[in-house]
Amino acid sequence: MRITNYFVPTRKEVPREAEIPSHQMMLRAGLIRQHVAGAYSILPMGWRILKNIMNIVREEMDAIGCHEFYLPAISPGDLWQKSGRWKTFGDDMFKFKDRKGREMCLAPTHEEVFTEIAANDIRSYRDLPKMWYQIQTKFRDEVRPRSGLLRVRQFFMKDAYSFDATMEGLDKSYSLQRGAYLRIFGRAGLDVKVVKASSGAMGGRDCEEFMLLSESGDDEIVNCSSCSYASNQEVADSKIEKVSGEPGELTKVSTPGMRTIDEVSAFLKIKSSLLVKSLLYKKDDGSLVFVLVRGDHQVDDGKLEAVLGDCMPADAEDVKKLTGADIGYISPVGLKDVTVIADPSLEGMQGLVAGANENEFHVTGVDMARDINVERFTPLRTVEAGEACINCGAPLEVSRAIEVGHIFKLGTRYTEALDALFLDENGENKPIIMGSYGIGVERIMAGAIETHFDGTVMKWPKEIAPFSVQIMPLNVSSDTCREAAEKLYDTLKDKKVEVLLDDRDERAGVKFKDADLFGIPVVVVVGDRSLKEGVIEVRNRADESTEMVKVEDVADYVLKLL
RNA sequence: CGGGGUGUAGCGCAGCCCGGUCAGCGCGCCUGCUUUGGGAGCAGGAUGUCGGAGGUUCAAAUCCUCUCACCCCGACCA
Repeated sequence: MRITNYFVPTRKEVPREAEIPSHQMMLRAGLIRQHVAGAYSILPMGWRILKNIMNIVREEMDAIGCHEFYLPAISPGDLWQKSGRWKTFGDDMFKFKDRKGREMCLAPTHEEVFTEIAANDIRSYRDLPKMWYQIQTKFRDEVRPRSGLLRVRQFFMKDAYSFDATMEGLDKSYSLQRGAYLRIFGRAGLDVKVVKASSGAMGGRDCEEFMLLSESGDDEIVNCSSCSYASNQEVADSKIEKVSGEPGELTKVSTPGMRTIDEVSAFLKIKSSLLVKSLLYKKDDGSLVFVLVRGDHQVDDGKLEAVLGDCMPADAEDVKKLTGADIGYISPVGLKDVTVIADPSLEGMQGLVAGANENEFHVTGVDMARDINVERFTPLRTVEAGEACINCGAPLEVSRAIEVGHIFKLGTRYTEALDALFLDENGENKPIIMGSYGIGVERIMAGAIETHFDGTVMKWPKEIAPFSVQIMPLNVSSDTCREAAEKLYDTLKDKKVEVLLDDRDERAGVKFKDADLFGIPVVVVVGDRSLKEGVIEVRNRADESTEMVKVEDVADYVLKLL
């Protein structure tokens, strides 16, 4: 490819809207352009990268016997009504009516559609197992698109689905997919961690996420510094030393103006870990739930949602109506008919301090078992770095990460809803057991940049690099320089090497700077200075090593590097 | 949706507080000459409804009201 004939609009300056490295780099290197929030054009060089990623995905899917489909992006509303997701996806789905007034949507994922195919054409256990996938555009009207290609409203997803007759079959399909995922991310140059996660809107039981550690990610993962424990914060747990106070009677104490944990603990001169943090949440159905964690802990929204479903902090009015007091003085102590869930760190504790449900007062001597009727103890607190691993006790690490893949053991949630049944060996009708497996294609590209770009220089992993070799004649006005470059270009092209020739009439500096952005693994610098010595400079991007190679040997030398 | 920020030439920005030679700078772009190993030099040139709509005023990029878009922080997810 000749740059003069190509379209790679590079920028010297960082566009105002881009904050994270991958977003800045993609705009500067001319890989993408934005149109509205969360929708980007992929320019030719960016498209080459994405296609490379898709090719890896296809090879690895095909290799495990997973077969490629292509499903429509538009989908009828009633299909989603049947699965219940018309409501649960809600405004995250782009919905519209066709000319006849029928409810339609742009599919945000394809469980329903693939399941419908299975429902219609899979009859017998003899038809199972099956694994199907597609690489297709997904549409999600994200509340807040952001971070370049990391969170967008239209993106490529590789979504795969497995259909099995038995749970053992599902386990097998799942582990085939899991293995393929690890190979895909490895080939794309991403060092991912596999973590336990919450299945959220997808439903089903077990699921794991493939996480790329990066400050630009908006997930938080917890992993053990010693054993293999790794989990998304939203389902993470840790071993915590229990703290109990002196057992005693419930005693009302005056705490004028002391609303926060810090204020109360300072005023009463007790450790904040002996306070009960009582928060009132309102669920989607309007019911109120007390959520309790230790005073020195934070409630984790992800965990809360995994337990309660969609919920919000109750407003001041609800709080007052239920407890008779204002926020800062409430707790479930002495209240009847309230639902309470609590973090395990509070289980069995005594001598605690909680709100008295009367303004300006707290109670001391609280005994969890005696004074509070807890419906369920379940991890609700945010795990902090340094806490002890739940498995081995070693210190935990907490890091930001980008979710690049997510795999689910769905079970029969969709197949039951959509009547995807099969006849087993005994002639019995049973729902097919399903798994679903997603990869964000653009996120692999963005993720690769996040890990292989230092703000100036990009180093694409070989398998996804837009080109294998870049040839850089430093001065195209010089016949010797231009001709040497052209000759090498033709030779490499004949050998089917993907090569980019920077044949622009630009100064060397401009070309070097752009080459740093392009990040092509091998850069051949052709200049009169070295040609005089009969050599050409070959740079290996991976380690920034350079070699002066005799003109007649350059082509072979480059081929060996690939 | 709540909180914060930004909209002025293709890109990056100054000007706004304190209305009036404020339509400006750098880069890029076009023409010519020179230059050619890390974002060249000289000379000349083109480009703006100052995000939009109302209003205040003799006068608005500048003050007021409304609105739109984009970005960042939170709830959602590949």
